[in-house]
Amino acid sequence: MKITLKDGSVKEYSEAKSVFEIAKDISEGLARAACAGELNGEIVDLRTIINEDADLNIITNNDPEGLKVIRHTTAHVLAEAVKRLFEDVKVTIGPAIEDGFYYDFDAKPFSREDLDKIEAEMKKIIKEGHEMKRFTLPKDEAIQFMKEKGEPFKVELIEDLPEGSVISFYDQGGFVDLCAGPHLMSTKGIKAYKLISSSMAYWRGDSNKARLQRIYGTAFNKKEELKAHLEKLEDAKRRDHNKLGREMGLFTTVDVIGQGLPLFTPKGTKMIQKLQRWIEDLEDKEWGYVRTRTPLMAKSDLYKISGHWDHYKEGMFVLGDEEKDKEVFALRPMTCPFQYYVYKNEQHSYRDLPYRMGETSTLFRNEDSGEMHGLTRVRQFTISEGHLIVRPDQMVEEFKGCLALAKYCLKTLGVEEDVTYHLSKWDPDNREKYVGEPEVWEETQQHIREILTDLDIDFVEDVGEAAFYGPKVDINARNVYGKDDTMITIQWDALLAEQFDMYYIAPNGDKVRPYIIHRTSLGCYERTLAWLIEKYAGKFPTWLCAEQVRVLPISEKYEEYAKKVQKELLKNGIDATTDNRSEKIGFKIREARLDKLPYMLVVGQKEEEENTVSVRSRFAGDEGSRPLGEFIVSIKKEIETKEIRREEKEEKE
RNA sequence: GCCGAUAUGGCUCAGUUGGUAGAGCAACGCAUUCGUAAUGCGUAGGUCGUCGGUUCGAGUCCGACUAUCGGCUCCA
Repeated sequence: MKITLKDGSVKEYSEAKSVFEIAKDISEGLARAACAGELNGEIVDLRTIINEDADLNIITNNDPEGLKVIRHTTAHVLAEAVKRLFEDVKVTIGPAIEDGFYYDFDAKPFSREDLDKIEAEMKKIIKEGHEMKRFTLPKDEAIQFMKEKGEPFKVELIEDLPEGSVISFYDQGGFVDLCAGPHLMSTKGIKAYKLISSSMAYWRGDSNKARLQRIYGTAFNKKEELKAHLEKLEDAKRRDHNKLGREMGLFTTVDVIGQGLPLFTPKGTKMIQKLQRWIEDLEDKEWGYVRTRTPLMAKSDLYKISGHWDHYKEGMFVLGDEEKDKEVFALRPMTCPFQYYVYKNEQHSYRDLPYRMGETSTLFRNEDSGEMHGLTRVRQFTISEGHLIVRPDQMVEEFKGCLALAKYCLKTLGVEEDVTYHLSKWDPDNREKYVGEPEVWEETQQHIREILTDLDIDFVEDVGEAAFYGPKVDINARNVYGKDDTMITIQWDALLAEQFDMYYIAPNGDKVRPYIIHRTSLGCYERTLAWLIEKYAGKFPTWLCAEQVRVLPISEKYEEYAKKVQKELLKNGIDATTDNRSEKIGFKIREARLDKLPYMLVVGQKEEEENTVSVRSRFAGDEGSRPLGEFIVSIKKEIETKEIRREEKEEKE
C-alpha cells in the first residue's frame, strides 16, 4: 500500500499495516499522526481504508494542519478533565483557533486555581494514553445518544445538521465528543500544552442565549515551541501600549473624567502634534486638500437627514430630551454632513472637482462600557478626516489616490508590511442595517474590488462590515493581543450626496450628483499612537519622539555649555532638554536609555574647549565626538526625511 | 450592556484569623563635581478608588457605585 504524506513524500509498505504502525513510522516513533487522513479531498478515518491500496494524505504533526489537530485533541482532553472535576457541567464546542484552542462550557466561572487543577487532570488523561476512537451514527441515533448523555448543547448542534448526514464522534476511553475530527491517534500524543485564561462567552455568540464559560489554551508540537510561544506572549504584554504608554508618561486616565476619555500628557501631545502637522501639510501641499473647521455638535435635524438618527442613535451622545426640549443636540460621531455643507456653501462647476476637504476632526461615540480599551477604543478621538467630492468619471482615480496616500503614510511610519486590506461589504441578509438599493451595493463593491486588484493589493472580503451608507476599504493592523484594529478606512459613499442634495454644474448646465469618498489618511491619532507604541516598543523613530536629544553635562561645571548646546538645538527645531542634576554621567545615561531617547549628547571639558558634542545614540551606542554643527545637520536630515534608524546593537535593558 | 478579576504614597508591591499602614524605586534636601547604564546620607509623602453598612474598632467583612484589566457582544 502507498501512503502520500502532506509534504509530497511517499511511503510504500509491502504489507497491510495498522494505523498505529503507520502513524509511528511517519511521526518520529510517536503515535501522534492524526487518525484521519485526506482521501480524494475528503477527510476520512484511516481505519476505514487501512487495508486498501490507496493514495492517502496523512496529516502529521509537522504541518500547520497537524498543529490544529494537536490543539483540537487537547481541547477534547480539556473537556474530559472539566467533566471529571466539576459536577453538572455541560459541554458545547471546542475548536482550534489561531495560536491555540478554546472550549466553552455551561458551568460556573473558572478561577485560575481551577485552571491549574484542570491542567493537572489533563496531564493524567494524557498519561493514561487513550486511543481516540472514531465512530459514526445516523442523525436520529446521534441525537438520542447525546440526549442520553445529558448534553443539550450537543443535541442542538446535531439537530442543526442537514438530514441524512453522517455524524462522527470520538471516544477517548469513555469520554465521547461530537466531532468531525481529525484527531491525534491517542491522547498520549499531546506533549506541550497550557491553559491560558478563562472568560465568558455566549452560546453561538448570541447575547440572548446561554452564558458559557470559555477556557482558552494552547498546545504545540514540542515543549520548546510552547515555551517560545509563551515568551512571545510575555513580550507582547511588555509592548502593550496601554501599559507602556502609561509607563512612558504619554497618557493617563482619571476615573472622575470617565471611561474611554484618555488625557494626553505634554509628551504624548507632542507626538500627536507631530503626526498631525505632518498629515495636514502632506494632504494640503502634496495632495490638493483644502482644510475645514466645523462644529463638534449639531441639532438632531442634521442626523435625521444623514440617516444617523435612525441607524446610529444608540452610538451618539445626545444632549437634551426629545420629549421635553424644543431642540435636541448631539455630539458628532462623524464629520461627513458638516463638510458637505461646506461644499454646499457655494455652487461648484464640474471644473472645480475633485474638491478635497480635510479636517483634523474630533468625534464622539458612545461605546458600550465594556468596550473601552487604552487608546484603541475610546469615546472621544481625533481623526485625519476627509471627504472628496468628485465627478463620476474621476471616482476610480481619486479612490486610487486615497489608497496611495494611505500607503504612503503607512510606509513613512514603517508599518506598511504590518497591515491587511479588507473590502468591507454589506450583508444582503441583513438589509435593514443598510441604506440603498442592492444593485447599487453590488455595483459599488465590484468597483472597489477592481480598484484593489488593479493596484495589486492583496485583500480579503468581509460580509456585513460596510458602513450603513456604503462599502469601504479597511486597512487593519494587528495589536499585541493578536486582534485586528481598523487603522485606515476609505469609503465609497453613494448615498449621502442624494440625502443632502449636493450637485455640481455639468458642461451642459445640468445639475449633476457628485460621488463622494469618505476617507482617512492615517485614521485616528489615538489609535495610531497606540499602534506605534506597540510596533516600536516605545523606541520611536527620531522625528516622532517628544524628546529627541538630551544634553548630559559631565558635571555642573559644564552646565552653561550644555545650555548653549540645547539652545542651538532648539533653534534648529530639535526637541532637546538638558539633564543638569548633580548625578554621575553613568546615571544620566541610564535614565535617558530607560526613557528610550534616540540621542544623548555628553558634554564636558573636552567638548566645551573644542565646541563639540559626544554623541551616544540608541542605535549605535557611543558614536564618538563631533562638531555640534555637524551633529545638527545629520539629525535634521534624519528628522526631515523621517528616517527610521535601525538599532545596530541591542543594549541591555 | 454581559461575565470574571483587580483597586494600598508618583511607580512596583507587602500588609497574617478585623486592633489606628510598610518596603524598594522615584521626588525633595545636603554632601559629592564625577567621562558613557544605578555616589552617599537624610527628609517628606497615604482620610488604603468612592459612598454606605456590620463592629467597641474596618486596608482587612458585607452592599452599591466608579475606574482599570481579561473576555463576550458591538464597532459609522
